[in-house]
Amino acid sequence: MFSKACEYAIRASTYIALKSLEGTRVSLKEIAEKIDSPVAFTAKVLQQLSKNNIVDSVKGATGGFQISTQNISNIKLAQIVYAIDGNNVYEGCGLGLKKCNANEPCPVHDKFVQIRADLKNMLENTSLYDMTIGLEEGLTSLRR
Amino acid sequence: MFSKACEYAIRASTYIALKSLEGTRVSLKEIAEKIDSPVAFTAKVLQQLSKNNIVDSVKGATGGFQISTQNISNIKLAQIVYAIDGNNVYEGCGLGLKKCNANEPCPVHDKFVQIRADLKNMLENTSLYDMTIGLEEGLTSLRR
DNA sequence: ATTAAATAGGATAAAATTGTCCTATTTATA
DNA sequence: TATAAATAGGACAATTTTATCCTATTTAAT
Repeated sequence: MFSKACEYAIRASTYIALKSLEGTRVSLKEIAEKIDSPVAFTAKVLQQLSKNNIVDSVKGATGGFQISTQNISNIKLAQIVYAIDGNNVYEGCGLGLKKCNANEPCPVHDKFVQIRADLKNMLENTSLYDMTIGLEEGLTSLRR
Repeated sequence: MFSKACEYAIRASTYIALKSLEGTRVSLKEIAEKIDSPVAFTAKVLQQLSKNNIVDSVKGATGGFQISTQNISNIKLAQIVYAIDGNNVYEGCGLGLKKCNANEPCPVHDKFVQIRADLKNMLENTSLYDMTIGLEEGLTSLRR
């Protein structure tokens, strides 16, 4: 459904949000460990997220990544997915047609529209804060 | 959502079904033209579909691909997707975790379960015959 | 000032997916 | 029987995605 890069992006952002709520900034190394992702590749993903103002990066010793409390509540998964994978998940035709819309639909257009709408709705209504609920108590996990 | 191979598989199967309903067998060349796909790559996909008994292939002059009337009604999109892309679409974790289930879920497990169930349900309830409805009259399209 | 720890980013490599090419085989038909 | 048209399938090539490596830059702390 999402690219690997996007999966890492969501998991990394969620972990950064979790630690930011505790008031601590986290390093790339720690993030990659905690979400079980390749370090250097995760660095690229975090660069993208930083450029898209989804995470804040601080350079230098004691630097790392963080997200403001306000943004933890405001940033939705949809923004992260869009920043990494673009709008293909939302708009692309299920059968790969370039031109597929209500006027000239593929045979499953209407059915895909519904499913994509549900997905979009979910992504637009799930904040990073929502993602962190349950993580502390170990009810949910970002690795394995 | 699906691989290119799977998109071609669904479009090709649908076109073959359409022509089989008219009582004619179709060649690889014609299929690729009508669904606007790369010929040689489509050949590989059709080989897979043939091995999985989704389409029947006939070798030699006047040969080609066809689907029995019975199978046009019975074969669902789910079988095609499974034959080409495996069960990842149905079972894979939305965030890419290898182990993600009700016991040890990722933060969006429940939400993804719902969306995937809807997708699965749609794929399991859409037959190739369903796919052909509207194609003849030009209400739907398999190319562009 | 030096050092060490951190992100930024360019270059490159590996892997997976997508796509092409060529030959073998099959089979209807002239 | 020879030919032409079709699928089967192996080998290879191109592209995209994923991943790694190395150097530059920034910055806190000694």
